[in-house]
Amino acid sequence: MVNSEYNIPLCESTCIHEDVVNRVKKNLPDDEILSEAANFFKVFGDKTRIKILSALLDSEMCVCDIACLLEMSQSAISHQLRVLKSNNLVKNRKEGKVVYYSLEDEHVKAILDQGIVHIRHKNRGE
Amino acid sequence: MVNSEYNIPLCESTCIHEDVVNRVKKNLPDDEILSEAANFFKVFGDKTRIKILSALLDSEMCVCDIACLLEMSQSAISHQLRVLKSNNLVKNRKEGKVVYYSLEDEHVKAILDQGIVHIRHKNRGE
DNA sequence: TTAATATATGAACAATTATTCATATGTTCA
DNA sequence: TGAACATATGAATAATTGTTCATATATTAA
Repeated sequence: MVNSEYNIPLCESTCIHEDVVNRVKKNLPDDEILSEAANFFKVFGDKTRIKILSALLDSEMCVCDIACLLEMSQSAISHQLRVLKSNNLVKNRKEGKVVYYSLEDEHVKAILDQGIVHIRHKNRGE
Repeated sequence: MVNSEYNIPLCESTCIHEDVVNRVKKNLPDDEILSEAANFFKVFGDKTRIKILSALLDSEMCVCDIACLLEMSQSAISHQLRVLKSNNLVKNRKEGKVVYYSLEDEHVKAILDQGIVHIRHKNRGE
């Protein structure tokens, strides 16, 4: 097991296929990109947020209407909208006291749909 | 605020636009589906798992090689592979002591790609 | 200006999840 | 059979994340 010090990670466990590990390592996207991708998916990985996004797929809504729809507190919804907004999944516009949220773009819809398609596909297979 | 007891949720906060809430409520996919979708995305919402999936995009790998590649413990990887497998994102085959993991299907690749595209798109916009 | 209302937010708490540690299982080879 | 090795797994711990609670900000209307 020749681990030349600079390009191969030292690892607790033995690498069985050093060649494979090296090749894959070379092709793997930047750590930074993969982290961002994980964080991006994480935003979709919450029931409350998925529900909010699904609702906004239908029409823009204000905070208290979303709270009403999901039977959750205004505060909880507001916190989650913040997460969605800071990840560029929703945008908002203010009209007096009322803040209306809507989906940022069609891309969000595409991803949501893909998730739902996968579920349906999986459920059919069982 | 006329909340007829049976088709409108009682909610802490006032609904400003009852009509919108009702319409959206009608169109919203089943709670069950949305939960499953959230759980599905949750699986992608972890750096370690995203890295494993990205690696497997390149070629099938055994557990210890993945551990080596990610510089993580064999146990941590094994636990995460279990999560991926129980969500039908990877499959495995056994060859003697060694267990090789690979992506379950092309669908996984499509979703991963979509995440990366979104990141790139977002980063370009900033 | 004051009261009422819609939303936002910090901090505490509750819940969930990832990793570690110790060890079990199953396979190969001597 | 026993030693070595690859992987799996239960339980404990560490880390992260969602919700609540109290309260702040901002707007409207009286």
